[in-house]
This record gives sequence, structure tokens and C-alpha cells, in this order.
Amino acid sequence: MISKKTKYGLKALTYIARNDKQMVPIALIAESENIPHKFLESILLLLRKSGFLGSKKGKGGGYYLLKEASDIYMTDVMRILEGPIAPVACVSLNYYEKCDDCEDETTCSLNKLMIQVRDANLHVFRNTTLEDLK
Amino acid sequence: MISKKTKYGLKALTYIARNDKQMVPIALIAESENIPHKFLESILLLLRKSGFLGSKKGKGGGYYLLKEASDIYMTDVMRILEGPIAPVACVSLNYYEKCDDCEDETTCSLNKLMIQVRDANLHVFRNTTLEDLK
DNA sequence: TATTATCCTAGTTATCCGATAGGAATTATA
DNA sequence: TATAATTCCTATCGGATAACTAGGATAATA
Repeated sequence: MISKKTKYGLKALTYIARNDKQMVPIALIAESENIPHKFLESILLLLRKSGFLGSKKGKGGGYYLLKEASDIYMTDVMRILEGPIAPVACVSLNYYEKCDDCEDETTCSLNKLMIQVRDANLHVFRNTTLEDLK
Repeated sequence: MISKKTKYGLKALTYIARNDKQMVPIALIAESENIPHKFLESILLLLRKSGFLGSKKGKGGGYYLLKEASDIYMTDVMRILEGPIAPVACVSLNYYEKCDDCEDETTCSLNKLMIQVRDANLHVFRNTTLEDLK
């Protein structure tokens, strides 16, 4: 199950994408999408620092997409918001970590299944961009 | 990312499946798979109550599969150990719950993506049985 | 009856999720 | 230039959940 952070983040990105070429202030997204204002603030900050969003301070300011929606892939967004796409770190492409309970990954009975799950999810996320959520 | 409970549970089931037709005591699984004994105990208890395992108390006792490994589907195991397969409750087949922030699911921008993720995972789990992990 | 198991309820501890607080910095505009 | 509107940033907090533990009851075997 994905976190609310991820859910809110995706909804916010979609909202901004729909209002492209305009500044979208936090308050507007928060109200429209029923997202706690301060929580959303921290999420948008993260998305900006991760290179998805640009921002402008002050009156008339807000957030905007730095790239075309069709160039924003769910793989990248999900990794920032939710973390690893893989179900276990030992099969993660971007967040690899060794298991402490496993001696050898190649002989681990879960390995094959975990890779299948990872790849199934990757396939979906690689073939979906923000444009598809608009 | 799946919980350790799920990971341990799957490993334990596999271990038992490999030693089919024999009683397998907790202690043996715990040591072989590097799983904390008491934690594993609670997991096996759950798997028994959920109908995957049978048990026998006392000397020479232990756990055994109630069905053929090839009849134990990952969909069922995962739902017990990990909970919903869907990434959000509002697209879950077995654990449905309405979103509190969404008015209408049919117009939610995430809906389609979430269903795709759910179905991708379902596809893997429906086509994998415990036999495949052996 | 001693030993080896599971059964069961109830903890404990640590981490993380979701959300909030409060002010600093920046910008537009009246 | 004053004011309002906005993002920026750090810190914090309560509650839930994950991971694990304790300790005895119960049952089977030899």
C-alpha cells in the first residue's frame, strides 16, 4: 500500500499538470484535492528539490512543471515519493541492500518471485507518465 | 516493500514445503532461515489459523502443509501475511475502503494507474504457487 | 513423569507516518 | 513603501505499526 505522501504527491502533480503554463499555489491544490495544507507544502518542497517542480515565491507565485508532463515518468516520481519499487531491497535496482537473514541471494527461495513483482511494477511505471494521469 | 513478517512467512512455508510429509518444528526453521524464534512462532500460528498449515503438539510435533504446495497460491498467502495486494484500498478487491479525500473514484486521476498496479501484482501472485518457490 | 513441542495473550521498543507550528525570505501590487 | 500573498525551512509531535519478546498453558511422546 502506498503512503498518503505518495498519493497526495501524485494528485498534486496531476493538478499542476492540468493547469500547465500557470503558477499553481499550494492553497489551491490543498483545497481542491482535500489535502492538509502544511503536509502538502512539505511534499511539494520535496518534489521541487527532486527536480520535478519549479516554484516562485510571493504574491502570484506557486508551482509549475519543469518538464513536459509526458516526460515525467512514474518510475522517477514513485522512487522519490515512495522509495524502492522493488518489494525487497535485495532486488532493488536503485536502493539495493543486502538481506541480513540471507546468506546467498541466488539460492533464496523468494528471489525469483520478488524479481517478478519488481518487474511487473516497473513495467507499469515505465509506461506511465504524468500525461497519462491528466 | 513487504514486511519481515511476510518475508519470514514465505520462507517458512517454503521450508516446510521442501520437507513435506514430515513434521517441521519451529526451532528448525528458525535456525535454518535465521528468523527470530518467537517471532516465527506468531507467524506460523497465523498461517495455521488461516488454513495453510496443520500442526501437532508435543515431542516429534511441528508444522505441515494442509494442501499440496501447488494448490497454495501466492494471492492467498500474501493477503494473509501482507494484507491488500492493491496499492490503495479504494481499488482493492478484498479489502475495499473508500478514500476520505476523494469524492468520486471514477474521476480520480490515480484510479487507472492504481488498478494497473494492482492487476500487475495480481497477475504474478495468481500464477505463482508455493510449488514454484520450492 | 520428564521432555519436547505448540498455543495463546500480552507485552515492549523503536521507527515511521501523517500532520502541524512558526517564522524567515521573497515577490507583486495598491 | 506598506501590505498581502506566497514559498522556504527546520523542528516537532502524537499515534500507529512493525518487529520482536515474555511467560506460562496445553498437549503428545517415550
